[in-house]
Amino acid sequence: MRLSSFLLPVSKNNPQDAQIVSHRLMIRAGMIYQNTSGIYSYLPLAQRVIQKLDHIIETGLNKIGCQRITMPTIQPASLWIESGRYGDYGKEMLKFEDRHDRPLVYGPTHEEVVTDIARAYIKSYRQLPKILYQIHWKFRDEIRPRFGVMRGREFLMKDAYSFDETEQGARHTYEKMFNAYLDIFKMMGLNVIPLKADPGPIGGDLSHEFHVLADTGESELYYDEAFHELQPQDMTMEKLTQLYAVADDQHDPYQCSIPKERLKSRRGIEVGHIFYFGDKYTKSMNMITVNSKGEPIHPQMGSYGIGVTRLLGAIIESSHDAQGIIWPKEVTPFQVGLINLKEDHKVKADELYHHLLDHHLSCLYDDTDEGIGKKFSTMDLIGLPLQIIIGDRIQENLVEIKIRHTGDRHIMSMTDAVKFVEDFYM
RNA sequence: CGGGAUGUAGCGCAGCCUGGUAGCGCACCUGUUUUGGGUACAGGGGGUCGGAGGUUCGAAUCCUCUCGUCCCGACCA
Repeated sequence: MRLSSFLLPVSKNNPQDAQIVSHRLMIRAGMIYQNTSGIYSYLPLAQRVIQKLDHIIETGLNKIGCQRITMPTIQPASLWIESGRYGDYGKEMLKFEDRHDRPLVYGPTHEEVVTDIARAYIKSYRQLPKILYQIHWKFRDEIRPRFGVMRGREFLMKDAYSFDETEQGARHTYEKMFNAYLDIFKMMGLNVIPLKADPGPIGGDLSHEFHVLADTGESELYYDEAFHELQPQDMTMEKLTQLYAVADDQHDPYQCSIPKERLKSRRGIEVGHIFYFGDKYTKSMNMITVNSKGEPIHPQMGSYGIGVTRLLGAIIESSHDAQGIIWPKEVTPFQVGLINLKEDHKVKADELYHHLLDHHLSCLYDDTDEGIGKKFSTMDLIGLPLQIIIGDRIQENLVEIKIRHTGDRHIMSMTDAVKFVEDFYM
C-alpha cells in the first residue's frame, strides 16, 4: 500500500478527550474516529489489525471443530422474555420498536438467539456436541463509556456457544475451549493469565477470565509467579488451573494457598471470558434433545467470549513506547514500512516495494514528499515491527532495516532486506 | 445517576474577568528552500465562537435554558 493513497490521518497533537495511552495512540495513529460517546469507526489501519485478529481466532476455533455463523445484531425482545433476562439485563440493553411496534433489542450478547437456532435443529444427541461462534458487533449501553475502544458501547466480539449432551461432556468442551484460547492468544503474540472468575449474571459454576498484563489495566490481579516460568507444554487448562490466579475482587489473602513471596500482583486487561452454565437457557427456552437412552434432556451449554476491538486497545497498552505503538509481529497491520528519503531514489524504492509484494509481504510504502523527520516519526508512531529506509547508501545498493522494538539498525543489500523480512515473519 | 470539568478552524489552544462583529501553533493550498529525525521563508484558504432565548446601541465575552463530550464514583467484555 502506498501511503500517498492510504487514509492514515496521523496527528502530532494529543486529543483532549483521550486519557489513556492506547486511546491516544489509536487516535494519533489514525486508527479510529469517534462518532459519538463509546461508538467508533475503525479506519484502514485498525481494520487491518481487526482482520488479523479475526483470522487468528477463526483458525484457532476451526481447529477444534467450532463452526462459524453470523447471527443478527438486532433481536426480538420475545427471546429475552422467554429466557427471563428481559427485565434482568437492565438499561445496558438497548431496546426499541420497529414500525409495527414490535419490541426489539440490539443484542448485548447472543445466548438467546443461538439457543433459538439450536432448539430448532438439534434434536438428537447424535448431533452433539456442537460449538457455534460468530465474530460480530454487539451493543451495551454502558453507564459511562471510557478508555476508547477498551470500554466502548459498540464493540466487536467473538462469541462462541457450546451444546453438549451431558455435564461431563460440557466440562470437556470447556477445557477444549480453554486450551484453544491459550492457543489463540499465543498466535496473537500475547501472554495472558487465566483467572478463576465469578460467573456473574450469566450464571453457572465454572468460569475463567483471560487477562493481558498492562500497567494501566482495569483490575488488579494476584497470581503465582510460576506463571512467568511456564514451559510451552505447561500451557494447558489442567496445569494452569492448579496455579493461584484471581482478580482483586476474588482475592482472599487468608485463602490464598501460595507463600507470600511467590504471590505477584499486577494490573490486567480482560480480553476473554468463558463460562459453563449448564441448562440455564436450554431449560428456560425449552430446548429439548433426545439422549442416547431416548430420554428428553436439556443440553448443557457454555459460552466463550473474546473482545476483539478491546484487544486492539489491550495490545497497545501492553506494547508501546514514547514514540508510539509497537505491534507484535503476529497482528501488525503491515509487515514492513518502506521509507524513501530522497526523490532521487524513487526508482529504487519502487523496485524494492514491488519485490516485497512479489514475496507476498505486506508493505506500507511512504512515497510521499514529506520531510524525513515526519516520515520517521509517522512510521514509529504506527508501530510496524520493521522499517526499511532508503537513503544515500542506495547508490551502493544498500538499504537500512530498523527493528522498531529494539531500535537496532542493519545495513544490507535490497535482496537481503527482502530475505530479512521474510525470515523475521517465518 | 451523584460529584467535577469543558465546548472558539480538521487537531491542540488563547481571547471571556474589565462587551465594540476572532487570534496563535500544527494540519491544509501555492512558490522557493531543505534532505538521516516533525527544515526554513513568503503568500493563501478555512471558523461568527455547541444550540436556543434574553440583557444591551452592540454579545465569543453578561444572564437563563438546553445539547454534546470528558474525568472521578456505582457498573461492566
